[in-house]
Amino acid sequence: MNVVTRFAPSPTGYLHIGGARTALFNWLFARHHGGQYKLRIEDTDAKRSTKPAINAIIDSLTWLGLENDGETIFQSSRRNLHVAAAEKLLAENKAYRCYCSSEELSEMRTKARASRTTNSYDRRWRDRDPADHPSDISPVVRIKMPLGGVTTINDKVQGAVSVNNEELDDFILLRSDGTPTYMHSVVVDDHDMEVTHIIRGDDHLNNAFRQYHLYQALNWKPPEYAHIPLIHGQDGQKLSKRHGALGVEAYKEMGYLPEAVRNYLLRLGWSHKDHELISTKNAIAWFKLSSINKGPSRFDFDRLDSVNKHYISECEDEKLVQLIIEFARGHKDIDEKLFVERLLLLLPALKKRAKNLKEMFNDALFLVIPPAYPVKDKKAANCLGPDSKKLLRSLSLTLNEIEDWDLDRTEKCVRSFAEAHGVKLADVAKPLRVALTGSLASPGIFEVVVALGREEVASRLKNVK
RNA sequence: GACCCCAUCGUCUAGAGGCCUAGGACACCGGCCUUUCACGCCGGCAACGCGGGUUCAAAUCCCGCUGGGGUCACCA
Repeated sequence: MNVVTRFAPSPTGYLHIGGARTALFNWLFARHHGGQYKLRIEDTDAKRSTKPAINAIIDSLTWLGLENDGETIFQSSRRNLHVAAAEKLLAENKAYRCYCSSEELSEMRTKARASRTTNSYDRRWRDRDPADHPSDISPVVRIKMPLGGVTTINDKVQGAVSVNNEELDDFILLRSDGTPTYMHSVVVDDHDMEVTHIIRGDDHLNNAFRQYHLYQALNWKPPEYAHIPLIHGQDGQKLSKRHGALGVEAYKEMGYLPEAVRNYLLRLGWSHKDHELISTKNAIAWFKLSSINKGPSRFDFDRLDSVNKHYISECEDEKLVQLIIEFARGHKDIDEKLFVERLLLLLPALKKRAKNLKEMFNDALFLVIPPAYPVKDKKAANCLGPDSKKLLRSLSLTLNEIEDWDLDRTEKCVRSFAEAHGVKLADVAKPLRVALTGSLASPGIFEVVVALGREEVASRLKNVK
């Protein structure tokens, strides 16, 4: 099967998580069929489209690893083609000029609501003689939709969906200033781009019927449609900033890995048996439109975290370190070289505990920023009583005698030290942890000791206050 | 309001009439491990929205209700 899909965001803001999933599904479907995945920026609305938004969207897509095939197409550059298509319909009497004022239209809308119908425009210019048009109004161009009958779309996700044609209004193709509307441009562009499958949010399901008839009028073959359910917030309401409707770049900043975001998004509304952690290779091999659920799903950060944890644990150390030190930018007091050096040593221990890169960064910060005294956390500060300090001073001397500074020897050294002093390991480990990290919660104490190095440990023990 | 869509544990989901005493994952709770927080391991709680059909048999098919969502722009 020859497959061409597209993702067509409008650049009025960042790429939100729902859009990212739509892009992912389009990308996956194209890859699965060895087809093409294209990107089209729907910047028809010059007033609301912005350059920064375009860049943000493309950056996010790149970060997610969803590279498009071929050139990115800008809808605005195709304006003359849209206009030409509308004029063709006008010439064929499949479209007409409508001279209604905005007052008339809003009046019709109010009336329609009151009379319990969907269709608000009453088609008053459809068959009226264009000769008696008012001179002070520049017309819009509207399509002539069928007046009776039923339209059925066999949606790949939703199944057969039918609507009475009387519900469909004569929508606008060209605005009064001559610019094409979205409803019109999409059809022309999708046709010219030879798009075979339109996969998009089901907020477009109703539009599909209108677009379908535009294809008919233009004598073009309509594409296959797949309307995927929307993503809701954790409370089941529409996604808002509070629960996940952030730009994709916000997820990057929170420390999520792109492969984790992709995996999480993939499993939101789509599944393959009981598989949860799915490699890109398998995702491509397994992706089917028929496996997409019909109902909306909720965004769940706990779930994202757990997926992210997995990909962090799988990530190569060198790569991880590079990603983590990005969070160090802006911290002037961090010696990056030293940080990387120590981070690499601590990474195995760090990997086990963090949900995201930012957390890893924060957990590792003590590597280059020694504890500040007095220690803020009360419980931690309490671990540095007179007895403990004495113990630490003594420990410092013992540690210094170690020949090879590695995990095994430092552990043995501390353990036998505790034994020799007749105290529990915890009685030594706790103060040591606070002295080295400034906190009661840290990676394993021996990992910490090794990562900091002999000199730094000695220095921090000396500086305990 | 009209039209369209949807409905399995708290959440994401498996389930295509008998394999369902409804499976997995996340979260949650308990235990083990333990130098802290974690990780890991073991165990637990927890769902077919309701009412009618169809059928020998229904989470699965049909109808109604209820609930949720979407769309009704010279936005996309």
